Parts: sequence; C-alpha cells; structure tokens
Amino acid sequence: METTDRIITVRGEDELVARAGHLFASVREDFACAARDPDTWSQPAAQAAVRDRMRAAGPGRFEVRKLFSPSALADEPTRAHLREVSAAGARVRISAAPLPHETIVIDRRLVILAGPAAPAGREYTVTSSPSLVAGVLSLFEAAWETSRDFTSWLPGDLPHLDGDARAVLRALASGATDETASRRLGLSLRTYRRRVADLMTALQADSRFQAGLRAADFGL
Amino acid sequence: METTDRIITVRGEDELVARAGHLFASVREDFACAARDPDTWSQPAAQAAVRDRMRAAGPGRFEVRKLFSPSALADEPTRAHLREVSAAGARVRISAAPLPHETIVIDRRLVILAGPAAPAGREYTVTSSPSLVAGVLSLFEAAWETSRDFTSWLPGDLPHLDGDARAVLRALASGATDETASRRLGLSLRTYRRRVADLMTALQADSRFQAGLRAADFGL
DNA sequence: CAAGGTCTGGCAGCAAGCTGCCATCCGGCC
DNA sequence: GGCCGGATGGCAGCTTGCTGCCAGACCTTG
Repeated sequence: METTDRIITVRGEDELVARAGHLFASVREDFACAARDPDTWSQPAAQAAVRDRMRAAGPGRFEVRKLFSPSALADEPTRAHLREVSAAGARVRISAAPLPHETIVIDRRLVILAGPAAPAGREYTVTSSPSLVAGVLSLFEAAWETSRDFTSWLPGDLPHLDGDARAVLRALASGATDETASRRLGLSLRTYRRRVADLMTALQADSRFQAGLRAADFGL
Repeated sequence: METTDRIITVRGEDELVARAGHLFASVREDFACAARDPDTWSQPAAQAAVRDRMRAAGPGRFEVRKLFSPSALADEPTRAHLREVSAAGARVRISAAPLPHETIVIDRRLVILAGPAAPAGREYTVTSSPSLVAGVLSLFEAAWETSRDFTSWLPGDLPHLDGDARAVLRALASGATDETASRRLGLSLRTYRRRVADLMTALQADSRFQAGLRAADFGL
C-alpha cells in the first residue's frame, strides 16, 4: 500500500491566516509550540483564539505548552511576557538549544512549521499527515522533557560569579578538602572558606551538597 | 504564493526499501537518527550503506548522529551495539525522554518518519519538503543538544539507586542538616549518614559538593 | 535451637566545615 | 601624615559530618 498526503506551504502571515487561520480557532485540548522567542510569533489573532479557548475549557482540560530558546530571557519585556503567558495557565519551558524554526502542534493532529524570516515573507508549512504529526510531536516531547521551566532560569545567579568564584567552584568540584584546595589556590584556609560561604550565599544553598546541585544547574 | 509538496507514505520495511532504499545509499555528509532503541530499526541494508559511506568519506567529513531513549541501555547486547556503532565513528546520545517514533534526517534535506509497529507493517513517511525538513531538524537539534553521550550513562550509577536512596537524595537536596533529615526520614543519625556515605560511594564522589554535582548530572 | 548473615542504632572520637573576633595589610582620600 | 573601608589571615571555639566499634534485632540456613 502506498498513499500520498498533501502538505500546504504558504508565504507570509497574511496568507497563513487566510488559509489556516480557522485551524487555530479549532484548537480543542492541546497546543504545543516551539520557537526561538515569543517575538517570532506575533499573530495576535491566533494568540487571542488560544487564550479564549484556554479560559473556556478551564484548567486541566486544555494544555498549552511553549518551548523557547534561552534568548527568550534576554530582555525584560520578553520575560514579562513569559510570566504573563504562564499566569494564564500555559506551561513555559526553556530549551538549552536554539530553536531556529517555529513549530506548532495542535491537538496532536496538525503541525505548522515556520521557516526563517525572509524578505518575501516567512514560509509556513501546514500538514495533518498522521505519521508526520506523530514524528514531530515525538521530537517535540523529547525536547520538552529535557528542558526546564523558565522560572528556574530566571534567578540569574550565574552572571555574578567572577573568575575567582569559578576557581573556588572548580576546587570544590574536584572533591579536594578545604585545606588542599586553599593551598592550591594560594589562599589561607580562612579566606578559602569565606569564598565558599560567599558562593553558597550567591547560590542560595544551605549545604554544600545543595550548592553542588545548583552549580550543576547553572552549568558548572 | 501557495505550493503543495508531496509526501510519500509506505507500509512495511520491504516497501520502504523498494521505494526509498536508494535514498540511503545517497547519503553524502550527514545522517541523523532518533529512535527508541537500535532494535526498532533493523534494516541491515541501510545500516551497511551508511557504514560504507562513513568509511569512504573518512573521519570528520561524514557525520552520523544517533539519539536513543534510555531503554537502549536496558540490556547488554544493545549496549554492545551502541559501543560498536560509536567505535565506527557515529556519535551516540541518550535522551531522557522516550522517542516512540523513529526519525531519520539525511543530509539536512530528506526526512523519514516511522510510526509505531503495526500488524500490517510499520508506516513510513518520506518527504523532502524544505520547511518540513528544517522544522524536524530544528527539533532534532534541540533534543540532541539537551542529551548526553551514551557513555556518560553507562557507569550505571543511576539504576542502583533504590527508593531509599532517592529519599536521601531529596533530603540532601533540600539543604537540611543530617539531624533534621534523619528525623524526617525516621532514621537514626548514624544510619542516615551511612546512607549518605553509600550514596557518595555509588556516585564516586569525594565530597558532598561533588556528590551534588554528580546527582544533578544524573538527573536528580 | 544454633550459627551465620545483614541491617540497624548508640557511642566515641576524629576530621572537616563554619564563623566571630581581632590584628594586619593595602589601597584611596582628606 | 592620619583616617577609613575593604580584603586578608590567624586563632579559637563551635557545629556538622564521618567512621570504627560494638551490641542488638531480624532473617535465613543448617
């Protein structure tokens, strides 16, 4: 047996809305979206449609998931937007890897893919081919599961760590005792421990174990 | 502008080989593959084709990436297969999330998606639509980047952690002191510390900080 | 029942970590 | 010069973590 499915490619948001706008309004229970940052998908009409649906269905019955690149945390307005979306009931996560191409999966049965921005307008591809949708969704789930909630990225402890703190971090990571580490760094035991205490304060950790966890979270 | 691309759906491996077998032989520089485990993709002919191409192109010029679910590490024969593939020059990573649907991307221009096994034979979808390929590849990259090399899963520290050890881990992660934690878990101080010591041995950590790092590496 | 094993908890002692206090040193600044 | 704030290091004392040793509880095996 062999069958052929059709996939539709349109150029520009206007055309997408004209051609597939009704699909957004048809969302029933699941809306999954992966993109570099919220700005790449302005589409106010579609956003409103999804939001309405979310309110109408009530919590738990309608699931909205949004996956972004770390660049979505770059500026405050975008962060505020994420908080807003999150407060509205959507789950927002950040993937460590870039997501150059926008992907939307609706109700596990429809996929919309967006290419990079182009002068003639962005290219959008829409398909409902079951195996394509299943394959894309499978990869989306994999990327989703290995990403973390955007709130866990926000505290922003990492930038405050200077080279000195990094050295202490490395010493701690090596598993050396304070005495060994302090000698290696050319510090007195007292000062080294002061540094460790400072580091733990910065990491908001109550124990060294917890500090290790946090440090790993922030990428060692 | 609106265009329609064709995607081809076939049922069963035989039909896939007949219809798209030549595509495997056409691999030039990049072969990316995501699957639950190596067994789901037997296809000896295709594997051989890729292997030949890998040898012919030489190292660095031809990239093979394979992404599997943790279930690929479940039994020793499969692990041995991973080591073999890895030794042949392919990069093998394990994603924390399940990958129920097989995905293959060839030379960043061709996508093959496989559905779940079915009595009538598995369904395969082949497409070369640029935006579809780009979208799938984008998600693949995201899943790939957030996954780790399979060798880092092999030491097998994770499986040895029973529910008891998990509880200790959580207590440590909470930042509580040993006394608080032991009371919370209904253990004596002595036993709790024994558990912590066992955990650190299992994690091959010399300090609690290091144990925290390792624990985070293995996914808390 | 006895003998052996494993798991547990208490005790003790040591090692490691944590911190307050103070003396010191090294800038900048009036 | 004198003064000051900040960083450093030594000291002391406390808390916490770590482990060896032994005793008891429990289970399995003979």
